[in-house]
Amino acid sequence: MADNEESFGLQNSPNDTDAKDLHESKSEKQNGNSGKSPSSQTTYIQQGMEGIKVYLHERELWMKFHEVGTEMIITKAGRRMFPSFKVKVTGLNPKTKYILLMDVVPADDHRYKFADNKWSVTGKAEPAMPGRLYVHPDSPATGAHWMRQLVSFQKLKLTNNHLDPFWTCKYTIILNSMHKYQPRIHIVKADENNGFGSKNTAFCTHVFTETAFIAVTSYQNHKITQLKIENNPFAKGFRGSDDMELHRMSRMQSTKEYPVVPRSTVRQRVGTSQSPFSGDVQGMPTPSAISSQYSCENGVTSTSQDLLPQSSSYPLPHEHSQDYHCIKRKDDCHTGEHSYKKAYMESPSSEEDHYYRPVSYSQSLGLTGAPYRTESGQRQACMYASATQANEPSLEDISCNTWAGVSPYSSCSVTTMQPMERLPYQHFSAHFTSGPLVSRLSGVAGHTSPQLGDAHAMYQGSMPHQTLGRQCSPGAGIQSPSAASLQGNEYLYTHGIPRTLSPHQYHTVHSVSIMPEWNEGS
DNA sequence: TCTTCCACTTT
DNA sequence: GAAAGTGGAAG
Repeated sequence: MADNEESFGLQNSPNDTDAKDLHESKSEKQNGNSGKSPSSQTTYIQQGMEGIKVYLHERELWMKFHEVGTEMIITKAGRRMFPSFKVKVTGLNPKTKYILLMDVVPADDHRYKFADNKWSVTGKAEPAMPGRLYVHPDSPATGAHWMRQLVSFQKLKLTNNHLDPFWTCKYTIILNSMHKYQPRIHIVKADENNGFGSKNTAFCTHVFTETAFIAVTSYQNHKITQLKIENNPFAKGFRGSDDMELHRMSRMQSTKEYPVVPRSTVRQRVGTSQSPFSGDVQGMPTPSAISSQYSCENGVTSTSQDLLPQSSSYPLPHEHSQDYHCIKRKDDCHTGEHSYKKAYMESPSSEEDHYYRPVSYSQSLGLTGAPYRTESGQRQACMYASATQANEPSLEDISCNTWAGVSPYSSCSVTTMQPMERLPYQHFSAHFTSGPLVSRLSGVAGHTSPQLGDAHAMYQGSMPHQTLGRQCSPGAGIQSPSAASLQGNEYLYTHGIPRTLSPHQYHTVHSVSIMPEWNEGS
């Protein structure tokens, strides 16, 4: 695990010490937790989630980026992730309906800087934006549907626009530049019998540590730029074939005065620089072939916790994929009505190539835990997990609390969540965290299947002060904030500004409880 | 650091 | 042909 963190290039960072400490603490905690892990305490009810495995598509490509220190551009308008997040899911009940969601949570509570060709910690992370869930447009859909082809989240966009009053962006997740994040995939049973939104809602979370990235407004590491150009079809124009360069140069020279430097030249120069993350070494750990599963516990001891260092270390697991299992939450959540609109349908899964490698190892990550620990992380975590922690368990908890890390293939186990204690953060919870999820999910579930596209929306968790949930696309999603407001708990504000979302844009959110555990203490 | 515009590409 | 996704460069 440490490796992972290291891999991220923190190596020489001033905070290394902290990071190490964190790791250690994490390990300790984990150990400790393992003993008492809630999970163990938790009753795990297998509801058919345990056999679910998720394989990251193009994992090798992800690993290339991970070894260097993956960076994802965030823009005001929203930028897609590359490599795109696609997974192959197996082990689902062909006839049961599931909702697939993706979210991006803080990997730790640090702010990074790229200097001397490497990433280092430069301070404490800014408050995380409320988490937003990206519900796959096909949701809810049968297990047969999800397993038929790759499930693609490529339309998801990353933005640094916290305001976006118009919620113009569809499928966007709000992130802070120079912060590290960890994408996660959640599979929620939407079966009627599962009582979506009910305490028994079963879900599992899968984390592929190799997909962790640092959000940036412009690439910092030239190696990453090179990898993007070499692998992203839309960046072909920047590839350096001689012909292309000549053509470009001629164009530029004819049209512009400034000197043109062949891309190849630039690239070479860049390439020589060392990767900040230097991966290997510190940074990105190679996945070990171990896979571990964690079962969720009550919200409190979520797997993540167990896995994660509590302190601030990076939550991210280093291992490739981890699974968290969750369980059922108790929910208190309410569901609200959610209207999920489908902004549009994406091609859901669809990747032509179904190549997926199972991750061979998975470590437990603290991913979940870690991220949440920080405030921001917690907040986000809250989205999902909160409920669990809170006294009232909520579905949402799902997320966090309950997950356990699993192997790459992650499998899920279902457990029942127990109520957790509320944390200070909790306020968030109210907003979305889990609530949104749940509620949204419920909404989705409710909709039912027929419409696959409908479901997809984004949920957000809200922060105490900020809001987050927005839905970008006009029809798309769901917003949690709104939900919160709907609930009456709180109104979400973004930057102090109350959001008034159009009803249809928002979905109700349920109050969520936040997971305590993420917090430091946990 | 971030935003905007540009030329280029894929869809 | 239009729309949208790319990284680079300038500001």
